[in-house]
Amino acid sequence: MAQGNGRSATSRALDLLGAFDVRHPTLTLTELAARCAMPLATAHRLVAALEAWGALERNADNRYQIGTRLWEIGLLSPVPRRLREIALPFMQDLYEKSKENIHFAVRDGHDTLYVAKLTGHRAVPIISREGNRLPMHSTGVGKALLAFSSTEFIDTYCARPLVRCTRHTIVEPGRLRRELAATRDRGYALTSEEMTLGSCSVAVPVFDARDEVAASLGLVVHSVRENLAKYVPDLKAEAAKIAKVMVEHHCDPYPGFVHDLPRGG
Amino acid sequence: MAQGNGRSATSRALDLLGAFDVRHPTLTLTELAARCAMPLATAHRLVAALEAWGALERNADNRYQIGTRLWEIGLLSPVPRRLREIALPFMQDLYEKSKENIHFAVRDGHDTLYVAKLTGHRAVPIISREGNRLPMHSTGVGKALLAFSSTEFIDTYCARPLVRCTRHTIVEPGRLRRELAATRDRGYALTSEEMTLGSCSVAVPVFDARDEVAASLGLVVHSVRENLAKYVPDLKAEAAKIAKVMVEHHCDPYPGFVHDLPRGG
DNA sequence: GCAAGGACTTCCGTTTAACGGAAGTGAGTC
DNA sequence: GACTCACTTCCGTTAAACGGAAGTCCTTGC
Repeated sequence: MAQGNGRSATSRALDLLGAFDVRHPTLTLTELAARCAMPLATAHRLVAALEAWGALERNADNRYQIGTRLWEIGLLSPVPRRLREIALPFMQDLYEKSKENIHFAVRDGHDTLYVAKLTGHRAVPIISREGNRLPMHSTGVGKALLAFSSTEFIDTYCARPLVRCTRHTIVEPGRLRRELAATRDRGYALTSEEMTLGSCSVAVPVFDARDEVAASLGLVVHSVRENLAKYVPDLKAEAAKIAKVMVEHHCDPYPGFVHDLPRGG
Repeated sequence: MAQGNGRSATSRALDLLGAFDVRHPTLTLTELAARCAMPLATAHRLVAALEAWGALERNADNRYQIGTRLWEIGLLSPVPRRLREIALPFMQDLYEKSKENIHFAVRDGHDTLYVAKLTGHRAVPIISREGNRLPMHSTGVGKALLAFSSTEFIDTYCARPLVRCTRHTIVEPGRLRRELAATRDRGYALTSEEMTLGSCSVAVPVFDARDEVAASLGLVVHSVRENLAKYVPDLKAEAAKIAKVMVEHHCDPYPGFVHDLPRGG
């Protein structure tokens, strides 16, 4: 028939890829069809095409997963690639000094998008992953991005429901605004078990040529550790170096990257 | 009409994604259509669908590039993700000792596929990138993978034309075989300006539970540096630790990952 | 300023390949 | 041996993909 309910074959195939996320890294055919609200036969046919090309793979227990070929293609995406190329060496320097988890993140929509992460054996195991999204109000890098964003953006963000991650997450808009003001005043963001119990973080903004926040650089430690402020000078120094290289390479507000939301500063 | 020349809409859309590679990270619509041998109007329609979903983005000069969303989805691919999770902390330890470029690679088809890379400011700039492919006979990690593969695989590999990367690349099958035998004897692979002039490397294999080579771990330095053998004990120690964790996590021959080629050992 | 060239975009009649309900297969359970 | 559940295949219908051609909008050259 080709009476596909308004959606093109291509967009349906892409929806199947979009059905995968951190919580669902593998899916059965039935789950895929259900998540995309399409008939099993349709999902079956499209999935076969995706598998033939290498976008999906089938593992030992017949579950589908994102294919290695898609990983390879995804790494060609210029935005994360350039940002990573620039940030990673400086993050490496930071890691050597601190031996803690180092994060580099940008804002995408209303989320913190983790672009790069360094970790070692001495660092606390944490949930962040490269390519992952976490809320802006419960993470160090997120708060650093949010606090230095435009007032309009902060207004929009605070007007939306604030997800509670732990009992320490700030979910009251007023308290969040005060927290963001304090962050701006001191020049760096702090969190204390707001994303995960047992973890604290400190982060600084990375500014572009127009002095708008383009990214943020942060570090996560186990909560019982000593004061986080001691990391701020190093974080600021590396953030400044990253900003300098980003400006030199014209990586500023990277057009088309931060979608459908007002930026401005 | 829907008289698409034998290919489904889905596979054509995927072919458009496949048109991008390291040499062509951005393409115009016309280039895309040409590379995929499809009419401009068709490419236009499919590209619009890919862009709407976020698989492609359009940059300032109207060129298409792989979208950030595809990068995010690609990172969900279990094989590279698990391997990276396991290998990176050990690579970090290796980096701290050597301050050189650290690579972790697997074989995919007849290529060396770079799964993880660590680099810093003190390391030599090199062409390898995560998600990239390079030949097996001209790279340290590639030779380590090749030397410890099955004899059938080595036969197949040597029978194919050996690409010359520099004037030092071994392109004679007989010489490559002797080089691989020497690699097996000494237990680690060496290269000397065989991939890039000015760079040398040393690498060791990482074995799985069945004692077949599953991956390799290597390090690249500037060619004027002192002897590479001094890095071997550390490389072997970390490779053994990675192998141990891989076996514990059942990451051995990872079904469906290394495609269409005989493995065995 | 205007024509030519090139790259992208839109239009639209034709037709075939995508659609999905239904029936078939096959592994696992009781 | 009947039941369930997940996946696979079949096949008639038809709407959605196809792509040639015409249109738009740049940029370049004279």
